Amino acid sequence: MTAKAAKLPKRQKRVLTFIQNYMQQHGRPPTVREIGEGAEISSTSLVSYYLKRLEERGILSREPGVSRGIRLEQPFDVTMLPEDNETLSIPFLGYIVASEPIPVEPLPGTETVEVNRALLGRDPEKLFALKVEGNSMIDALVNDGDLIILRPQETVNNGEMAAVWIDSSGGEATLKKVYRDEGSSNVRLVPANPTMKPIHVPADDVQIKGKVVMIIRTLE
Amino acid sequence: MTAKAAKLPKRQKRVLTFIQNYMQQHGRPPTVREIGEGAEISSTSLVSYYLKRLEERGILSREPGVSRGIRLEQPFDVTMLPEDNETLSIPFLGYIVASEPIPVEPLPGTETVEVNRALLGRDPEKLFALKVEGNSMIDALVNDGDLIILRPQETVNNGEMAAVWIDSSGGEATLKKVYRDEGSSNVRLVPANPTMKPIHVPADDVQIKGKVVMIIRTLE
DNA sequence: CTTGACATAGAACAAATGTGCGATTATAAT
DNA sequence: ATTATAATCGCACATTTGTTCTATGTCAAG
Repeated sequence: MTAKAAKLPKRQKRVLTFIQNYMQQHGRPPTVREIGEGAEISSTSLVSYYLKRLEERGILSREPGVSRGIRLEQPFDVTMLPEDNETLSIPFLGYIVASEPIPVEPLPGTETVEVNRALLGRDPEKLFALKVEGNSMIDALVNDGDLIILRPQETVNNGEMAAVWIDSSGGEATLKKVYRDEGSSNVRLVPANPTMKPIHVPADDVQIKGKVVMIIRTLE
Repeated sequence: MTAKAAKLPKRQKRVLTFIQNYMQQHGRPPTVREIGEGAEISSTSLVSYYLKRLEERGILSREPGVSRGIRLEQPFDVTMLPEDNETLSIPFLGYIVASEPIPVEPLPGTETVEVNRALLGRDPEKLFALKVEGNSMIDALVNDGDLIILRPQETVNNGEMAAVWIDSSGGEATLKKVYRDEGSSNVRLVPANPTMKPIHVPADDVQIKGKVVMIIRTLE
């Protein structure tokens, strides 16, 4: 909240709060009479008087003679978007292939993919997307062409799936559930497919590039 | 089952587009007269007529006798997204489990899931969604909890993945690539995992409930 | 104590806005 | 060809909404 609202008289503050709440709830500004009712101000001329004061402070602007002609200025604008249907542009960094390093840096002119925010967890703005090339991720129940969404993380909790680069043997990218067992210097990498066996790799040879948060497979 | 905006008459579409743009630009809904001016409709009663039609379709709602008493319903809320990133509400019909019939009919009060239109192919308004319960779809590279989007179809082209109900042995639901081999009365059902073997089933025992068009796996 | 600025309030009025009626035309069904 | 329904339109009217006028109260400065 900016300095503009600092030391706002009680009644003006009530008017402003009412307008903000009304905007959120109704998707439109209130009328002068609605403000009077909601902020307990007995006359329309007094509401007008307060709106004029708030306009002078730059908190809102008015269009004379227009119904509901009140507009909150930033940062008082209230977004009309229902939050759960917003999508997010996630940078698409390239392809994940078993034999090549996993891309983690965006380049100029990076493509993006749109994903519904409702399907994502916290810090969605840090996510990036990779597309799977080849059948090497089959043991993760991930197919050639699948889109995976990741959060850049160098560690994950036991049992979480990550994009992992294994240094030994010339380097290999894989998607697996990662476990650091107590008392062991190895990392256990477990395929998502419960019918397949885990592998054990020295912890020093393993680089976690990101945690997998979503997999999208389009078949058309 | 159709998406709400399918086959909207040209003038209603103009009205809707005008309202959306006006909301974005002004932060409030337009008046009936502003809609008339902006969408080139000559009378207020005709604008009212179109608003009534749009309300009947569930695209918007109105408050009688209130100035600017128009509210766009989801998924027609004003969005900053370019048009090809619009989302579509797809009816979520329930769960697909190996041992139970595949749901294909929507019930009253059906939930929906939002999916980006850009990720879908043709006729997106016919699609429905199911969630996978259990590990029985692992051979399709589909995990417990995955969301699958399907188009209701009773036949698919060779090699396309479908939700299939097999009548024999008391009934079984499965997700497999379907092949009708020439000169054979059997259907060949091929797992998506290329390391696993196909099964052959008499064609009469197989009911295709829908073609799989997308699989979404959320890991958080 | 006086004065001026600001705050408060009711009510009337003008303008904006939504609704409904009646009429005409277009389209689809029989 | 007839009939029913949908689409189109102008206009009058009712209601909502914003503005203005006038009056009164409060508070700070001189």
